[in-house]
Amino acid sequence: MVNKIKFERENVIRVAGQLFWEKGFHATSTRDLQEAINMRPGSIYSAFGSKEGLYTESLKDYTIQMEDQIESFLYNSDCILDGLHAFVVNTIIETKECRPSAICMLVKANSEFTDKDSNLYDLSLALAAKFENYLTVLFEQAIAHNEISNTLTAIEYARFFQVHLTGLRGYFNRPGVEQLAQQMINQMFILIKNL
Amino acid sequence: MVNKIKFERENVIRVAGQLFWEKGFHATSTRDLQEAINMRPGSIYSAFGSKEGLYTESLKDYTIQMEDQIESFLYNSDCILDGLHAFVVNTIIETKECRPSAICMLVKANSEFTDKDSNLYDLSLALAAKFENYLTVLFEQAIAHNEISNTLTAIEYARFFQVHLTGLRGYFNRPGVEQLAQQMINQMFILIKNL
DNA sequence: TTTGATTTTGAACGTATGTTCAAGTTAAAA
DNA sequence: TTTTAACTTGAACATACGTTCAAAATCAAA
Repeated sequence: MVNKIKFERENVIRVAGQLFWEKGFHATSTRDLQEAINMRPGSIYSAFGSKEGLYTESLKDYTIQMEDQIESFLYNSDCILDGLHAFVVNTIIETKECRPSAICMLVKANSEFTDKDSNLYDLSLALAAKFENYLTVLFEQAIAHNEISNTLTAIEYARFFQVHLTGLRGYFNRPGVEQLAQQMINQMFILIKNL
Repeated sequence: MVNKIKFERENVIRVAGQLFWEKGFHATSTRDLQEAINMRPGSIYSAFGSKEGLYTESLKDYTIQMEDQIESFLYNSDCILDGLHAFVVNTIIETKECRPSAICMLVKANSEFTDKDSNLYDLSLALAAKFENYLTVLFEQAIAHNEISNTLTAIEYARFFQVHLTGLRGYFNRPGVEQLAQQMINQMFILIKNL
């Protein structure tokens, strides 16, 4: 190698992702990005090909981060549902001051793109499916450990979880309703355990 | 009056709203709008002041339409929960081929705007609060008619309804999962009746 | 038929956008 | 020290954007 790449690719993707997550793809300009990640157009385009390329990497990274976060909460919990509960509380309540948006970046993506923006639309669907698979495996384990009944299949639990979490994250994407969140999250997990 | 306005204001707002609902505010250009509503820039700007002005009217109109639609389902149902059930089925399943998006335009707005776009951000919050009040009145009636228990207050039912519906509309904003929708909607209303 | 306030038209404006590329810089290898 | 391939820079490009405005068209009233 003749000259080392100066920027740290992972970190750049993460910072860009924060901007994209907050403002959305269309409302984020390449000049916003240049400033946020401290790179000039030529470097960005040689590294990522396009604004869309950088967004793609950011959205993939977001999904991985979210799964990593769940893994970390599971590691520190006695059972799967407690881990998921801690994750949800963290996502909705504890990160309130330090996140770009309460709403999941995947959900924002799925909301922003139509099948006209086909690449990004397809990507958002594929990553959502991947995340649902990930959750399904967790609920398979929860059923196997008798944490929840087998009235529903694992994938049905996963869907219920996703629907409810997405709804809550959307609902709490506004100021001044903090104290409601805790009880609505508790209600969510009471429901899951009684489905 | 010296010269009548040629366009029909309500219809223009509705058509513009369909475009905004599908593509979002930032991804809809004024030239897209010109073509969709068949008006030239000067007319649009004299009638609505700006792209933001037209969007504002469209989002207000969307909220009214949604409430009108619920009213119509309530009128044709024997009780409030059956009316809401019919509304949800219609929203998620029956209008599949003829709507700009499965996702509520209010939710899309709340997802798209940050407090930097302050006017539209505030508007989306205000309309969401208005809609929650509307739902709360309905659930007050449902409690009074003993359709549901008074374990929760009316506003808590309204919140649960909104969270669940938003989650479902997001979940079914993709192709090929039609037959799941019916059973998840049924589950939603079973839960409401047993809260 | 003429008037005149109002609405419609569409060319044009200034700016912001995504992207390109020639020139400059870097540092490992020769 | 020189070479050289890789990386970075930032001015510049073409286009798309939201918006304006002078001119043309419209039609109820005089």
